Amino acid sequence: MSEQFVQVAVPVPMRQLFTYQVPIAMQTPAIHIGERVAVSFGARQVIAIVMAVDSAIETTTTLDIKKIKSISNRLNDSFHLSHSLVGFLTLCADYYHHPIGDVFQQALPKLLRQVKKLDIKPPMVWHNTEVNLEEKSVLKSIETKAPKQFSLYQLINKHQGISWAELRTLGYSKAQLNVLATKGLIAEEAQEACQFSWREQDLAQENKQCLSTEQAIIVAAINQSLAQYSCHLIDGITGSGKTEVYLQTMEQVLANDQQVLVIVPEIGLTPQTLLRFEQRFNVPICLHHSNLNDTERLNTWLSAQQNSAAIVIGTRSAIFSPLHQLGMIIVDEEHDSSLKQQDSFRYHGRDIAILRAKQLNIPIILGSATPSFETLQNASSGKYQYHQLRQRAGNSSKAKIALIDVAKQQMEFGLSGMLKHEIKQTLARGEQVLVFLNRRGYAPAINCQECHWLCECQRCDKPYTFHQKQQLLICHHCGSQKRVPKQCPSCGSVRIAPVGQGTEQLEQRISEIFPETSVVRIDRDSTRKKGELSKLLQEISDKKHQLLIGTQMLAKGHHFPDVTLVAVLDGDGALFSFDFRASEQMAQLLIQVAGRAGRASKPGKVLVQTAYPDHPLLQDLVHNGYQHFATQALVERKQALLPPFSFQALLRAEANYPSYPEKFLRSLTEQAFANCQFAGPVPAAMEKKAGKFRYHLILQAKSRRELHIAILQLLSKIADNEWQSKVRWSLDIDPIDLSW
DNA sequence: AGCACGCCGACT
DNA sequence: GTCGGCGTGCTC
Repeated sequence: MSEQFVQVAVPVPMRQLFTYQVPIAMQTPAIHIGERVAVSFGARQVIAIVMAVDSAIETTTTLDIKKIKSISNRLNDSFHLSHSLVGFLTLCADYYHHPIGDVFQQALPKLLRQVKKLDIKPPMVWHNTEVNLEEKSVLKSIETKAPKQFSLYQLINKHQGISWAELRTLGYSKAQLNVLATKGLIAEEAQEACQFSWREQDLAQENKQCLSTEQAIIVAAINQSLAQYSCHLIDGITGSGKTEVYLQTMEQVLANDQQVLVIVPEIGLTPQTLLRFEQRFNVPICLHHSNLNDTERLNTWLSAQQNSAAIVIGTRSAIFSPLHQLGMIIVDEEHDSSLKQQDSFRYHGRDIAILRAKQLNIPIILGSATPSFETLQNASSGKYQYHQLRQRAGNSSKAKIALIDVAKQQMEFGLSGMLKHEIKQTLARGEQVLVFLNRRGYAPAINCQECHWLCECQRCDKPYTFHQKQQLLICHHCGSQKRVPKQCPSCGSVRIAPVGQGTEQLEQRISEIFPETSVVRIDRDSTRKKGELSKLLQEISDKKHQLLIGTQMLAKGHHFPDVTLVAVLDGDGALFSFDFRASEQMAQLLIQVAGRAGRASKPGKVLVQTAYPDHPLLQDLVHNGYQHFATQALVERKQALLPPFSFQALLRAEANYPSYPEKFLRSLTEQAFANCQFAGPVPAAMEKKAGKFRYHLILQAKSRRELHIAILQLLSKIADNEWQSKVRWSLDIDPIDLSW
């Protein structure tokens, strides 16, 4: 035995590894890359990941040998990371120029980052019991008297070993489970950890849908390329049967005893989607989303690693699941901005899913009705295989989008006369109406009627939003709260009034206009309570409400078959934005909304209120559709050399002093970088936020490689910059929201 | 990111 | 005289 050293990734935002010595007693069994070790780092104990093992330390010559500590402990549990996962996370850290330790911290479940010892209990799952005669009659009575309980029983019966996390996502409660358990119909037991292996009967043939010609062609094309990396874009309008294509391609992968990873946007995992998967495959499915607790997350991780999960469905961070036999990745709604993390490690779930697929040499499918411009460009350049689904099942026509010119209309509380008329007619037919207003609260500002003083947040220099129910002023940028002033601090007048309209006010006004109608509001404020959103959605599908008011949150994922009229009150927000991506996002929103309205027998209609009905962007979208709009917009992007025809990185800096961020960024631009251009430094769209002053610097290059090299140069420059320690800075590769 | 160290203002 | 505010600097 001789001296042995390891290089480890430590959970701190530092772009380097740290060297520790391995005590002789800990050298057997051999220490491996990917192992978790406890080390003392500064004044505390942390969990680190072994990244390299050396028998000598000549690689770290500059390091004072006396400084090297020994590792405290090897965590000899089964949670070591595979070579493949370590490689992938390293790739991610390099791609995003993000501190490796922080990447690991985000990728690992919380319980695996804690020093305290894990006590691992096998996950509990539900199954049905043998029923005796008496219980059979109980079951009969449930069937008629408690249909929800009966459907729960049937589900468990069909899908033995289903977890509480799945049942909860499908809308069942603990109480319902307890009732069935007390009646002796079902029971909970520890899941036996066995490797998933495909059996013929795991496929529910009876639930398979007949493929249309276009669907069949896509399934065949993907099935042909299962053995190696290939990226497929399925550009399919809502209702065109993307999910069926996913399911039928998954079938082949599962039959090879390989696992499938499905990435969905934050609120994209609806009960209906999960149910489709459950009903098709009788295989273990694990969920990975924000509603899981720490233990459930660990269970998903372990099931993925031990190969006992066949399918993992989750939000962007599910891409870090240690799937051991991963055979295919699906990214649904690939255009959705919630796939990009907007703080600390700013990765894009879709982009690193592609990295992962390349690394593992497996196929990946991207699906969307409104593909992002990046993806469309990659498809048309031949990097991705492009598949189109143009037919809607059941021959239903898609929703029509029409514009309402607000300049020519009499307006009442933000509703034009024409829109009011349309709403009235739709309600009279017994159908539902959805009204979008992307502004929560009662009013976006309050001011003094006499001197026009505006009540602003001192920390952000932005108006406070008035929330009537709470009788509070809330800053939507930093969250600070304030009582409503009785008097104007500037002139002493008591005539202080709300300006503009938010969803809270709209709900009130619209109830006055349509007093006979049940109105429901869905935004972050009305759904704060846990389970409230699914409760309201259920009420909507039960037709308890006819008028739905909501923010963008309603546009994503949820289907409203009985909504036949969708109104967008303020369609102008994106038309004159300085952000070149705003029009892309607006187009996606409108098309997504249109897709959610109506169904085969009842086509929907989308009405967009605008002050600029002749705007070419709106005209193009309304008359020629998303595809044409995107093609045109891509031509413009190409001419302007904007992404996807160039590659960007955004360096953000903030500090408590107004001048520091700008000075820091400016000092970095003094010397030009080869093949890379700077824009800025410019003040952030919100220069002051939560008391901090913020500046941006944009780097742009013609190729990703050139950008990468420039960032490496930039980082080394930052390392010995005099302002570096006086500001807080962060890097965003492929930024999508330039305003933060 | 933590955490310690250090140097200035209001407390028993 | 001490408690604690957060600016600065370091972590193998």
